[in-house]
Amino acid sequence: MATIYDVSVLAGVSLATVSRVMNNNTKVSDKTRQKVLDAMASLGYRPNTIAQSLASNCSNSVGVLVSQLDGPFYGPMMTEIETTLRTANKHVIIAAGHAQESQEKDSVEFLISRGCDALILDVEAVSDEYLIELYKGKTPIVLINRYIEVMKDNCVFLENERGGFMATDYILSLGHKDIAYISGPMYKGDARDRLQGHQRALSQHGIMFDPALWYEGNFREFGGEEGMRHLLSLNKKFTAVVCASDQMASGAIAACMEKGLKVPDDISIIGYDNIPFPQYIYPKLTTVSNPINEMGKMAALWVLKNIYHDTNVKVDCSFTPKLYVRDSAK
Amino acid sequence: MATIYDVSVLAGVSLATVSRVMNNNTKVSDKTRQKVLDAMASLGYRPNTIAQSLASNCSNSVGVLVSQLDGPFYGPMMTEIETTLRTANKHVIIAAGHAQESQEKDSVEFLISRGCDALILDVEAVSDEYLIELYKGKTPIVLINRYIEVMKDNCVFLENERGGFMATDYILSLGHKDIAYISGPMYKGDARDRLQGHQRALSQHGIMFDPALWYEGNFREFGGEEGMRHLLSLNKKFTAVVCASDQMASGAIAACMEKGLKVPDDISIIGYDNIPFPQYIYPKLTTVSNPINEMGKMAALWVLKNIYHDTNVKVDCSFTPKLYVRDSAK
DNA sequence: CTGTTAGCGCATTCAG
DNA sequence: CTGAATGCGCTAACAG
Repeated sequence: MATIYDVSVLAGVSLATVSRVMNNNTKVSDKTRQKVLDAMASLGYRPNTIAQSLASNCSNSVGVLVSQLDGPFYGPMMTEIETTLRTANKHVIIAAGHAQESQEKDSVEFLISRGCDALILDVEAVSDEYLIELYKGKTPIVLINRYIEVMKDNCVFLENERGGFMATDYILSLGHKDIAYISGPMYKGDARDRLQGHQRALSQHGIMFDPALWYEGNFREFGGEEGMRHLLSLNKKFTAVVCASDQMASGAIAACMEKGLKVPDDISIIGYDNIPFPQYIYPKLTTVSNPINEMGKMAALWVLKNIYHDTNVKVDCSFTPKLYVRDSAK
Repeated sequence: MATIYDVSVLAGVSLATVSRVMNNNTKVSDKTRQKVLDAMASLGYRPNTIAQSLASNCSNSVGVLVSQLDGPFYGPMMTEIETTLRTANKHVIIAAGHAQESQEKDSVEFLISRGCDALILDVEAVSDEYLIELYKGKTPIVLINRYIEVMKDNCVFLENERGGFMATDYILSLGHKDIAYISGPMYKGDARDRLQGHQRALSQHGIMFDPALWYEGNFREFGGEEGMRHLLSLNKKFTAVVCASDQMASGAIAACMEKGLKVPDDISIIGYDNIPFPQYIYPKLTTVSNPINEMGKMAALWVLKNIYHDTNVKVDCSFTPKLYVRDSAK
């Protein structure tokens, strides 16, 4: 592999000059520039990014930590992050935290020691305090899907309470009065916020929230299935179920089918997230959007702007959910 | 950030000794080792991996190139790759090729210039010749989901023809005679292989393959929907549809629902891939497995064994599909 | 077993 | 505008 030195020899210039044309910061005369370019071309020269990083103290790589790489959720987000960062010639180094505190911390350490210029974090197990500490550290971080007041400029988030409200509000507008709720796990902020929105919608319509009709799920299909079975076993009346995720809604629908209940004829169901797949579930899922992909993109843009000083970029870090009316509620 | 030098001073030893305890290759006396360890701890020392890479000419990072990061397909694969490599303290750098030749090539260049010690590639747009050229190059590569004879030791693949055979064979065993087929795009090897397996099963049962009952899809939901609509518009008799992917099968089921056709009562459908989601689709999808996650893991193990010389690992690169009988065919 | 000495490939002063 | 010199933090001979 040719080095900058080989190029300089072939071009008959100094090392520094070659470096200059690569980074075209300083002025180089067109003539010498061309000589260097020619030399690089004829040698098939490609800069050694490792050496660049060491010398410049900038790795051009950003670490991305998510809970999981699979599932309908993080894929689209990763796609946007990768695409956005790559057009700016930055590398994406990934790590998965698997929603476990120790693994999330390990991963952060890992990414920092890797010399990432910044970290994009979508973490759930780790405490606010830990993140604030990190925030004060040397490696800049952006949070996706999490809002912490003292570092709000580094947060990209969805207005979950509002989305929770919208979902239930829509169900109420359909005339339902007895509404069950399958939430995410309460240790997660977004699950709490969505539930809160649900409750606000209820009370705004003068309806009391009935804790018996609330099942704490896990955001996954299976949680929805379990939740629905549980609710059905209660022998309490309800005509609609609001689910805090599409995956749980899918599971809930499956559980209904299993019991011979028709959706939406016998029971209405609404999801949350608007992930791609449930559009192909029967019936098509009515839901509220969680534009996770756009949030990923925004986080990447944030990094481009604040770390790599790309001035052509503007970032707006608060996202508003949107209602998607399809066939699973009536 | 403390450097190896700071540690050496505090521990009262030389640079080299510190380096030795880090990489514990050469013998170091327990006493000095402990001194160094203490010094590292009290300084909160963390090695600069960039510098390590430059000096050792080993980046400890492996590049992973897939078509897409989202979808039900690559997520599980990435998860396994990341998990496997990370336990060995290797970094995963990702890139997406989006099934386009130029982007796939760009990504490969990108990953190579990043100094990856090896590349794991799941590419589709690029030619065999290109890959063989790459194979001869300096950076080792492993192929997932692709078999090229001359570099077969670097391939991790599924026996797609066999899976195609299994799916159709099962449908035939159910008594179906008139069977439609929605394939993947013919420029993809796995699509061709699956179709070939389908045809072999047919002919083995003395049934002629009817090209009119074949629709060339795109492996995605929408392709399945389109395909089913097309087949239905033909006014030709068929009682079962074999789909070359679960996503297309999902789309096909949706199209049936739309026309008021019941699956499996009016029409049987079988998929391919055994992705997680369709288990929650109604009816649950009968399918043939494509253990993409295991293949990802195997590719990672291959790298560990062949590049990082981990001897505790054994790799077996050929995977056999398996039939999963559920509810969508009878 | 441990210390000394060169680089790895490049960016970046500082002169000229 | 260009060249020479220095160092990023670490590994890897080579001595001792």
